[in-house]
Amino acid sequence: MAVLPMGTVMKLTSLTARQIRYYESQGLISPERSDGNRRLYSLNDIDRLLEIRDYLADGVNVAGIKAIYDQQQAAAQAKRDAQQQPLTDEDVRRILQDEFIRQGGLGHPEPGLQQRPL
DNA sequence: CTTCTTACA
DNA sequence: TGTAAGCA
Repeated sequence: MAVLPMGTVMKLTSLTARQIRYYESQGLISPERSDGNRRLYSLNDIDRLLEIRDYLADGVNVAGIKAIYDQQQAAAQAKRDAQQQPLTDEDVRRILQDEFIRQGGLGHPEPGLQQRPL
């Protein structure tokens, strides 16, 4: 997935090699390495760099961008965990209660709609 | 010739 | 960040 060398990335992102390497040192990107220890960037790295460039232009510092990506990573991880975890009794209880209320069991008597007797 | 690391301004 | 030095 990674094939682009520094020179290409520089042109594609309008960033200097110095900046690109610095963002990497700050954990914003993780390009692969290949032959003589040369960085190989993927298309995802390019997208990320463009995003970083825009954030910077909007006044967000590197630390801030780092925080954003860390949070997104945490959120994605939490979602994965949730999807692999079977529904707990608590989840089932909440779902059934929400469904009960939605069908008009209690609360919101929508104007014009007749309540369905249970 | 291109990229890399390290170090100084 | 820019730039220079010395390698690979």
